[in-house]
Amino acid sequence: MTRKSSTRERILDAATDMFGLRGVEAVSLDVIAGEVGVAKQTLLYWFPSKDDLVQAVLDAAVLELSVGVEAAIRATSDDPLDRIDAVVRAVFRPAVRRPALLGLIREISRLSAPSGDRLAAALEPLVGRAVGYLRREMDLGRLRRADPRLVAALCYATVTGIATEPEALRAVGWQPSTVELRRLRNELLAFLRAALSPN
Amino acid sequence: MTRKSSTRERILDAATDMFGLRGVEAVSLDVIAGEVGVAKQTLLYWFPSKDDLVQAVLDAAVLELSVGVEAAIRATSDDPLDRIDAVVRAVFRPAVRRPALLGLIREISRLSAPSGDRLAAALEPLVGRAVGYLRREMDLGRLRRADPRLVAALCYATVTGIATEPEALRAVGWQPSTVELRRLRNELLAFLRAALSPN
DNA sequence: ACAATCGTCTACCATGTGGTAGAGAGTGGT
DNA sequence: ACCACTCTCTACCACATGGTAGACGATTGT
Repeated sequence: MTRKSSTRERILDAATDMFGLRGVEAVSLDVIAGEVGVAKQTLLYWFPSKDDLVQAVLDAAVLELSVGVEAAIRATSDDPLDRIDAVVRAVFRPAVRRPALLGLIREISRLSAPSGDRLAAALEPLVGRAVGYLRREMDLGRLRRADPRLVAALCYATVTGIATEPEALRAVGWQPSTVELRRLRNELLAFLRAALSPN
Repeated sequence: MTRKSSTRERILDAATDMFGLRGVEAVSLDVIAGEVGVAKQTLLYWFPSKDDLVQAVLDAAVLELSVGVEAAIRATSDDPLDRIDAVVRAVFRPAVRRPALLGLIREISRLSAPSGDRLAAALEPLVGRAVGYLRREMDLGRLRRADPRLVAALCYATVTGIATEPEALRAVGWQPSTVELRRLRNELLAFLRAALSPN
């Protein structure tokens, strides 16, 4: 079993990276198969069509992200800024290990309706809880008063934008390295903290 | 002359929208030609290859954005938060009229090296000036102290992210309309103001 | 031992892609 | 009248793409 399904896993991994990095339409089954080192037909054996592969990739990505986020939420203190810190770190960690992950999520708007809707549906509970949480904390005066829905969207836009656009960072003279990456994440956290703090 | 080049303009317009919305690789010359109502060869007459068309589209987009931004900078007061306000509005205005514009810029990371480098080079002076400006204002204590390069990237990520991902906004129950759009822009401005204000 | 199933492969195919060749209609200059 | 030029078109082409058909060896249950 473990041996058997490893091909499937490797296909899924390669597809995640390439779809997230270059876009779904820009990546052909042939190049994925080539990357994995397998015939295209093997790929079509595990995923009967490209759409199936895309679905599987999206499902896996959503699962990976949401599991990490849920764990981060449960593990932190009550203070909303600390909690947001933890969530950002939870999103940043897999996104750094695999830059394509958030890029994939960002592909939603390019996908045809069925895939996009399904992805949106998968993320919906996470989003709903986040919005509710933001609203409560605003009511308690522990976050800056604002429209919680739009604040959620703004945080999302900032985090995914910064995590998925290495080119934008290179344009300001940034270069990837462990220490620089930590600096980036810390700047991002400070930015969000300042944007969300009450008063 | 005006009549003659209108075909070229219409091709450029359609290509801008479709490239920005769905991605360069996902849009074929045939569908662009179909959209414009012209034969594919006409398109290849004005732009000898798809790459040429992409280049022209990018050049036009960069020009449109940078002209707007420059004008906004010159027209506002000295206060940095006001100035950032003006820039965001300058970016938001064309982006609303044509949602694909910023999406196009975001395509950089997906383009092959030559196109990407050229786009980066075209944006470089704008970026350099922005970073220098942020640094000076931080030194004057009129902006929150931080790495100006990363702050520039963060602002960029926030603005383009929010302007190019209608799906993310729909996910939080947002729906486009003039009044909602203004609310969105105002929340974005408040968000950035809070993130950048000193102290 | 043997049939069935699984996983991978080679050989094709229909379609869509970017791009070439060149014809033809219109316009303006001489 | 003729030429040169601009603009758009029809007719192709080579190639890559997503997908089908089916052969072949290895495992497995009985």
